[in-house]
Amino acid sequence: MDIRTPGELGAVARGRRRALGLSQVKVAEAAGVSRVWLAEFENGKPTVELGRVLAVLTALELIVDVSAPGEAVSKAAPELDLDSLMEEYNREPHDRD
Amino acid sequence: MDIRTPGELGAVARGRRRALGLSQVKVAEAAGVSRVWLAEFENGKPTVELGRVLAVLTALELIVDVSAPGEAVSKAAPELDLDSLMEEYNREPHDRD
DNA sequence: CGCGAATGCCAGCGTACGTTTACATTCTGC
DNA sequence: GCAGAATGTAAACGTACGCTGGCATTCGCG
Repeated sequence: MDIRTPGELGAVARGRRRALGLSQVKVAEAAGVSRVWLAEFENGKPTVELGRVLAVLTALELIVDVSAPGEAVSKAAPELDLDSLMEEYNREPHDRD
Repeated sequence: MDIRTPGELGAVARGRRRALGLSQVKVAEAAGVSRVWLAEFENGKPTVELGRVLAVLTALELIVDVSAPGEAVSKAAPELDLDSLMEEYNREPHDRD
């Protein structure tokens, strides 16, 4: 999912956490943030600090990808051409809208 | 490119800005942030606020994508073992700390 | 070279972020 | 319906984020 606002990112993090069956307390401890902060982040607070956000996303094993329009996503290896990448991509069960 | 640290994100933003031939002043004005802040962000300051970060990325027409690995694909080097975390979570009687 | 733009960096200041603690509310399972 | 966890909020407080202004340094081009 492409992210445009803090609210969207928080929603994705919350969905991922719930999908993993984890509580805010567990994730907060794992990511090194307070439970209050995590709740605010999940609720879309725009002023949360980037480092903590990435810490939480990493703890949730969420992959953040940034690219310009028309660029490949998640270029694992420079030698890998986009066609193979897309084949692999389409082969995976990408549920979770 | 997949992002794991504020430094990486700042580097991507800087590269994109350069690719677009824009100065820090122009991008800062477009995104509604100060030039000092933009410089710090590009240099990997971890405490920058998420909302401003997304504003800059949007101004640079950078697409942020967040997704979870489909299955238990190659877990590169997760900083947190979620399996054992969930085990511990389900096993523990959840005592108050 | 030399000039100007671009960027890095410092000081000072107002403001609010993040933390802990506490309580209220919602959501579970029994 | 109840007990308990899970989550939402709020107050109080230390800290530093982000802003403006200024100046130093580097970069780019004539």
